[in-house]
Amino acid sequence: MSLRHILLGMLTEPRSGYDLKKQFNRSLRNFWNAELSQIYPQLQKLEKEGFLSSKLVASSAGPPRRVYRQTARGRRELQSWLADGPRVGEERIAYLAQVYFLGKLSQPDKALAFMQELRDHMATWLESLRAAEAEWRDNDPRYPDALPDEEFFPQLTLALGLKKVAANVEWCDECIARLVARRDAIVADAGQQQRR
Amino acid sequence: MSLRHILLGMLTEPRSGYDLKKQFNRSLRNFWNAELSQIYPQLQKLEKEGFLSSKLVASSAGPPRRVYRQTARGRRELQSWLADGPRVGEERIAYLAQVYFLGKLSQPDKALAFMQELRDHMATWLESLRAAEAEWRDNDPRYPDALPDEEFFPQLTLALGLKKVAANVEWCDECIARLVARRDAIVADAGQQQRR
DNA sequence: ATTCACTATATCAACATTGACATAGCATCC
DNA sequence: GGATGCTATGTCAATGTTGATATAGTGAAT
Repeated sequence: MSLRHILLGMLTEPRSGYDLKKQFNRSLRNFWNAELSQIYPQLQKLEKEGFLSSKLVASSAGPPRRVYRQTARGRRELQSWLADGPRVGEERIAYLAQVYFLGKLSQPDKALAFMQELRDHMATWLESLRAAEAEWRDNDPRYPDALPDEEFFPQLTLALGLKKVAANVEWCDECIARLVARRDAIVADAGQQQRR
Repeated sequence: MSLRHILLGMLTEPRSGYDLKKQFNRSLRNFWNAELSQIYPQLQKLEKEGFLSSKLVASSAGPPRRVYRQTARGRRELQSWLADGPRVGEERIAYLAQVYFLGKLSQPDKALAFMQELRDHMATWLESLRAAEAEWRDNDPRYPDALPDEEFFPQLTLALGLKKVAANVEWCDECIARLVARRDAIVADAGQQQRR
């Protein structure tokens, strides 16, 4: 499990659970998501284990914020996660599992509709990544290669996101074209059958 | 949750838990993995819920096989999972989470080593995908567009796998180059500092 | 004989995750 | 005054997942 290490990584700067959720939505979303109902208990657990410390801070709006930060032990734990090397082969992409089984649909047209819906999602996602990049570029002259480490490495993940999501859109288009060609081939075939 | 639906999808043909694990290792691995310790209990549960039926079949080697297959109810459940539309935004890519935090490493050279190790993984993976595709192409003249549905849709996921993993290798190379340039810039900077 | 590799099933405790629910302050608009 | 929306924290039961462990048969090599 990676969530504990992700939280540890985010908490080199002090943040509340709510702050962390916002960061998931903003930038980590592209490769990981976590709900508040996961974040709060996990933070409590990490504190009990001595990887985090917390204090209550009055909030300008709403109840007081519990702000966490990494302890020395937490820092060591994070280092060892990174030193273990890349965790490859644990990917989970639910929509690809769905595509894999699209041939089992009773109504074949639904497969085409599915791929079109997927294409829309991907195109929207790509747009939002491009907008995020443009905004970052416009607001920081150091973008991308003179950024400090804490922003340089997140930028690398954004760069891959752009590549991958663009590849997804391309692929969806190809799939749709191939599906249409197959459908037309079946229709033509049926026509031939009739003419006999 | 997707595992139950993935198993349901695989069980339009009768298979044992062990068979299913082999199929995960062979082709689903690229977007989902499951251990035997997940598969066996999940199959039992799906049977209890009426989505699967099973029977014992003598095995040529080892203990008797418990072979499962979809019931009519299981087929309907699979349809409704696919009809719900693509599940986007649930991706999990642990190695990207690691890259995101690579700037927190105490020894910056380790980030470069990490990216090089990641590149090696991705290059190996790409090779294995290319080999899988070549073998498929050589052994089935219908490859890729005349394949029957049960193989055509898995082929689509293979096609995306090839694109994505290739994009990953490219990206790793770019990251490595950018990291080397940063390191050199820091060294040059330190030299300037000294000369003053 | 025994070790290894593979087939094959299964359980268990610990841990992680989901989705629904509960609470509450502050600000703004109608 | 009431509705809406945002900040903010949390619990809970149900479910899913991991990693270790146990069992057992076959076949081939050492």
